[in-house]
Amino acid sequence: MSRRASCAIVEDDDHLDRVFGALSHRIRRALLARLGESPATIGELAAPFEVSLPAVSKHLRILEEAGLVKRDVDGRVHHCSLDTRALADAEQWLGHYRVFWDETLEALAKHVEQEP
Amino acid sequence: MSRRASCAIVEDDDHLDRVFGALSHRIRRALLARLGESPATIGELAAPFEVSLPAVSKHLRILEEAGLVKRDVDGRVHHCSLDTRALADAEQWLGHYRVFWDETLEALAKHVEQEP
DNA sequence: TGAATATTAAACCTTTTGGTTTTATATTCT
DNA sequence: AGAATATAAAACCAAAAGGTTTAATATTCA
Repeated sequence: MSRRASCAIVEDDDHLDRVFGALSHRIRRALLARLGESPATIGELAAPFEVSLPAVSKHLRILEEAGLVKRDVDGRVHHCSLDTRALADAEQWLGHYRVFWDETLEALAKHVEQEP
Repeated sequence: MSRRASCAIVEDDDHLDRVFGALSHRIRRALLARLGESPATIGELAAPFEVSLPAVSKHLRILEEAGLVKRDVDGRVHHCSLDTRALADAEQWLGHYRVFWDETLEALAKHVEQEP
């Protein structure tokens, strides 16, 4: 079995450190956005950016180690695709706080309701 | 008006860099979790951690600059509380990807359904 | 006024991050 | 076999992160 429990209930500080850390760089978020469209190779992913290909390669490694990207090596070409499970982990962590902004919105709605 | 548009529709790379960066450290996530219970002072927030108070003070500054924490200075005491708007921004960004894991779950459900 | 308190600021150190360029390693094509 | 291609690895560098300890700044209390 993998390092993590099958369902993302366990709190894994290291994992969340990596996931949020991976999301904290705009190039890596842009890479995820690109992979949201379709899988792509490292070269294809690197092309639109102004940084060097090795730089993009490193970003992809970070995304991979955070569990956000899967890599499928086919000969000399590496095909990357989005792995949403880690994204779901981050979303779940944030979800614990959703009650707060829901409350805020409810309070706001209530306040508006009571306006004459 | 503030630096950001009133509704968190605008994509603000700097802001998301800061928010996800702030969330990428376990101590800062723990501070947010603590503030989810109730507002608290810097000293109260620092007490449970093994790092020094100045270290916690710096973490709180980072959370504040990411818009995740509000600070209310009252004499020599700084009262901190959760500001969920930035959390909602992060959640919204992740939300763009929710379709992916929803699709994954649907595909899985469909697959299970078709099992004999 | 003077001591205690809450917090920040400053100076410093080590490790990590994010980039570069150059080199190496496979793999594919001719 | 040999050239071209896709990617990683290595070596290097500057800046940022994260921590420490010691000082400074307000504020409160006796």
